[in-house]
Amino acid sequence: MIKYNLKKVEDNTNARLGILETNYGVYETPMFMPVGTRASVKGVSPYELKEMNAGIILANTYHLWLRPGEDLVRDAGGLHKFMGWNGPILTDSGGFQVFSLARPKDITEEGVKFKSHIDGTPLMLTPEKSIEIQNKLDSDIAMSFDECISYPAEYNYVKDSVERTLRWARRGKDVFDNPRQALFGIVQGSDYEDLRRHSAEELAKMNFDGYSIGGTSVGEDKETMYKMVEYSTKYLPIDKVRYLMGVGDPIDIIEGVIRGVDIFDCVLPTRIARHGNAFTKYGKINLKNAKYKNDFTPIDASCDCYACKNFTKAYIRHLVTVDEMLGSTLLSIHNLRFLIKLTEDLRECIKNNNILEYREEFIKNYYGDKDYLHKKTKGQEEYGSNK
RNA sequence: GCCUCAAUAGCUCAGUUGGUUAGAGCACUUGACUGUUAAUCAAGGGGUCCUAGGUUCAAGUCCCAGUUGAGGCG
Repeated sequence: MIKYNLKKVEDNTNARLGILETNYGVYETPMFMPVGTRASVKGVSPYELKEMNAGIILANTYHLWLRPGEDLVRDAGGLHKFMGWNGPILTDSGGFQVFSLARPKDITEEGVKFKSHIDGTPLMLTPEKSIEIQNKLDSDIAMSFDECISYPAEYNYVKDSVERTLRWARRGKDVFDNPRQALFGIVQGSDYEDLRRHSAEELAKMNFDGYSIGGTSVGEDKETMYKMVEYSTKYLPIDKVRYLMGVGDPIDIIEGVIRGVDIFDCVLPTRIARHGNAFTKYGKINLKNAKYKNDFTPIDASCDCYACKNFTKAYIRHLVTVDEMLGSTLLSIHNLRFLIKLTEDLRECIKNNNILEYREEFIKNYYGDKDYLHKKTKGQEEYGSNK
């Protein structure tokens, strides 16, 4: 089970400071969850996750269902024991794979037909099956099985999809049976306020342990995404925790918190790390760039992570260039710590009622005068710091 | 000394019976990445086709000489 206590709402915004009690400790929100899809945060050990002050980490139902299989994880004593993580774990339901792997015609009332991305085996995931797998995985927080709708989407399609996702949420809740576990419902509705509202209000009636906001960062621009978030948090119960799924661009975390989001997760910090990039106070940088060849300063002088305290850009650039896996690890540690530290800062801001000033300062440093609001959340637009 | 083979991008190499602006991989220079199908993907720069003659409407391609390298025979 989990228990959420709302401690404070910031004076000037909807930013919330909260306490989340879990089976594996008590954590303050807003918080950021590192993603470990296949029961591993890529390139980063549980020891390192603890050191960077990570709280909940995320794993994926679909991936663990395929390999190694939920029965094996159960036989190992559950996901925590299996992966050596004694902190809380949230499992995604496989809903995102509806977006990334399934075709529209594979989605039916019953569930979603997939072809395994590994060997093409035909598969069927249903709300009941997703919950059953998550029960066996024994995560602390389970997600309802939902359809993550692509963008843009026709109103009528979204309306039907939202209704179906609500029915799926009900079905999942009906078979949900793990007293140790919490279950979240997921708000959908694309960028239509009335559908987001309907989705949120209907889920609230079902009394979930927390509420997720899904269907964002799927190709809309940032302004649209922020509206989607607003249209969701506005209609959710204030005494339950809110989780904005898949969002982890630093500015998006700030904007999400301002709109009343408590939890975030994202593959961005670890993925861009493996691709040689790092978040810094002054924007995202690409360590592969030649200008860092002789740069013997840390990635971010203001960062307290293991990578920044012990290594230089020149060294990490070298590791990335010669494809040494330590490079990916150090960058992953840095990027994860960067986002975790960001949420720690935001918590202080909520206490001090100065989150708007913090946002202004952050944007000034991170983007300078670049236009980022119209950048697509999945696209080829660019605003890099080297233009 | 003679014979054979080779020489094309920084590297390793494709390049048709001679026929548009000579290509690839790697390397290099950049960019992208948001509930992971992603240690991935995309773009760009880079050429005295060893040198000098010749044949031809046209030569990286054919001929001649040379240079360098590898191998073989004396």
